[in-house]
Amino acid sequence: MATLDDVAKHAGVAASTVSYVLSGKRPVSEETRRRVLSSIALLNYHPNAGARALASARSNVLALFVPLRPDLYVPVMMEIAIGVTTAARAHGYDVLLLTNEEGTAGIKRVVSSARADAVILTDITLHDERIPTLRSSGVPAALIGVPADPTDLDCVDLDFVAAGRSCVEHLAGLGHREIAFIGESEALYRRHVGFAERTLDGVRTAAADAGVGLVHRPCESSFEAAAGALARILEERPRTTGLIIQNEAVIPSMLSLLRTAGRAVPEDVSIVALCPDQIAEQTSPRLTSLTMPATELGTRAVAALMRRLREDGAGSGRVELLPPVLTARGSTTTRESGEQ
Amino acid sequence: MATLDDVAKHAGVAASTVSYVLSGKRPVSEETRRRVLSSIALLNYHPNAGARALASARSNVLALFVPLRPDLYVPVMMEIAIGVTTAARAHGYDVLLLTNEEGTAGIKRVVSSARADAVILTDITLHDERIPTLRSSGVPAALIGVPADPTDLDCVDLDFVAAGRSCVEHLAGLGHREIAFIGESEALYRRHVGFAERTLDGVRTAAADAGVGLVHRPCESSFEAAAGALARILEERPRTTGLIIQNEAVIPSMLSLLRTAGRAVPEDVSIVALCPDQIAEQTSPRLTSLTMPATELGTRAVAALMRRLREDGAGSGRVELLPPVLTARGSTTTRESGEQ
DNA sequence: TTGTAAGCGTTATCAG
DNA sequence: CTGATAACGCTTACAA
Repeated sequence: MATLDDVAKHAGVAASTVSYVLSGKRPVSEETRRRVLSSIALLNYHPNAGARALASARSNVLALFVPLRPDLYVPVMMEIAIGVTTAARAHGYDVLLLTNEEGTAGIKRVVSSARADAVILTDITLHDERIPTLRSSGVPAALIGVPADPTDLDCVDLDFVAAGRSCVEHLAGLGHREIAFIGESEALYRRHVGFAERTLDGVRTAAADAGVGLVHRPCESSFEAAAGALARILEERPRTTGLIIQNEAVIPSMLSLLRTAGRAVPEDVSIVALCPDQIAEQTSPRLTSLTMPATELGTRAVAALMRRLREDGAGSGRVELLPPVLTARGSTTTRESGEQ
Repeated sequence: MATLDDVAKHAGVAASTVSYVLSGKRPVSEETRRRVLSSIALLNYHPNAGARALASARSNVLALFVPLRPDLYVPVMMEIAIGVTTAARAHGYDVLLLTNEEGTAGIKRVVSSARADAVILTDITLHDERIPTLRSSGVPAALIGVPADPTDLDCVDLDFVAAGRSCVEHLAGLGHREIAFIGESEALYRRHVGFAERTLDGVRTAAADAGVGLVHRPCESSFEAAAGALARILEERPRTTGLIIQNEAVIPSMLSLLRTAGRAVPEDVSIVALCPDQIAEQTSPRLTSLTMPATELGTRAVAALMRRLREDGAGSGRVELLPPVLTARGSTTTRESGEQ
């Protein structure tokens, strides 16, 4: 491996000069610049990341923490991870993948060993235990999700309150008077995972505002859970004609159950799902859905960090809530059409 | 941030001594060892990763390359990524997440900048363009997947030939005489992605051996593709009673289509899927499946790299094919029972 | 068993 | 516009 010095010698300049043509932090004559560049190419020189990190106190690495359990929001997480990676590369950063299991200790580890310059956290709960660490250590951080008190933190998320509201309004607008909300698993509500609670809030207030009946059923990812949830809904609330599904894992189960129960979609029951577009388009009928903008969340999180790093930790923290986008597809229709 | 020197001063020893109690590379008296350790704890010292990498020429980082397209084997990729991360941590390594899009250049970049000590590649094609780079650069590498010529390379994968065979044998053993194989999308075969071709091989030879009829239908991840594939099968091969599904994304669609077509599972048609167990258990009926051991693949890939790194690049390359495990669940039954 | 000191490859300050 | 030259924080012979 060629080193900076090798390049300098080859080009007949000082090492520092090579460094400067690379960083552009001070003007270099076009002449020498060209010479250096060609030496670099010739020797196939690549700056050593460790040395760079040591000398500059910057690793150019972002740490991304994802939930360990591989059954939680899988497609969304994957999309976020890829979005983050792609965006980070565009800024010259690499991404370190870590699991939430390491928790607070993990954050401390990567930060105090200077392995990463900043962190991105996911699966945020309202009173996330990692936040005190974030605050006290002053690490540049971006949360994908919003805690109860986001003061001074950079957060990005879908506006889940508005999203929940939007789902209800869409159904209410189509004339549905009884709506069921198939939420996430109970565990998420117990953990007070922010997005789950916020969606529920939005759904509830919108239902109240619109004067439509509402029942909320948490639902795990198994077929049985889906079956149980649906059965209770059909039994206790037989007039339900609108369904909002948040746990994307049960979408196929729900569709299948409804068919078995003899309820046609959308004729008998309309469905709106909260999920990535791609998933909404893989079913039949295609689902009217509230887009889960996972890639965008990743990109924005990275952008927030770049801002922070540029401002050298200053800046006051800001919460970016992406407005929900509902796309009507084949799974919703007016209640009237269903009754004929 | 406390440095090694701070700790040394505080403990009243030489810097090297601190380093040695940390690395264990030379004996240290219990007495001083304790003193050092307590100083470390007291000062909350964490070794600087960059400095360490520079001095030791080891970054303690593994680079994991995953496909960019977020719709390709999502659950499997996610599970592999988490498996790799968890296993790597257990060995004191961190994981850098990179996309295949960077391709060969990406490998060169992380390796020649010494950002990572070794790489893990996924989505391997038979004549993968990245392999020459691997060979010439001599980077420790582990492939999740097997190319046509794996000489000198460390590869781990499910034994897809045996897996394909196993699926057919299971169905044939239950008396099915006409089998359809719903494969991956055409694009994968065109790219000669190893596992797709190998599965097909296994399925074909086993069908020939068992003397059962077989038709292979590549299938993309959309509902339409699934519908098209199934329609052709039912039309051209009406006596088909056994289905093998490899593209896990169409599993829900297939189940739904079969129901619509009035074919009961498993009474009229038996299904065996190649997918993670978790997915096989989320449907109704639960699917007889050939386990996709994604976590295990990640773990083994890391183990292979640890071996390589220990042997300092020596070692001759070895291909580890995990034997397929078929779990009978509710989606397969004897053909006879179906005919009554 | 422990200390000393020479790097590792960059960056950045200070001169010129 | 360019050259020297200290750091940066750690590892690892080499001595003692």
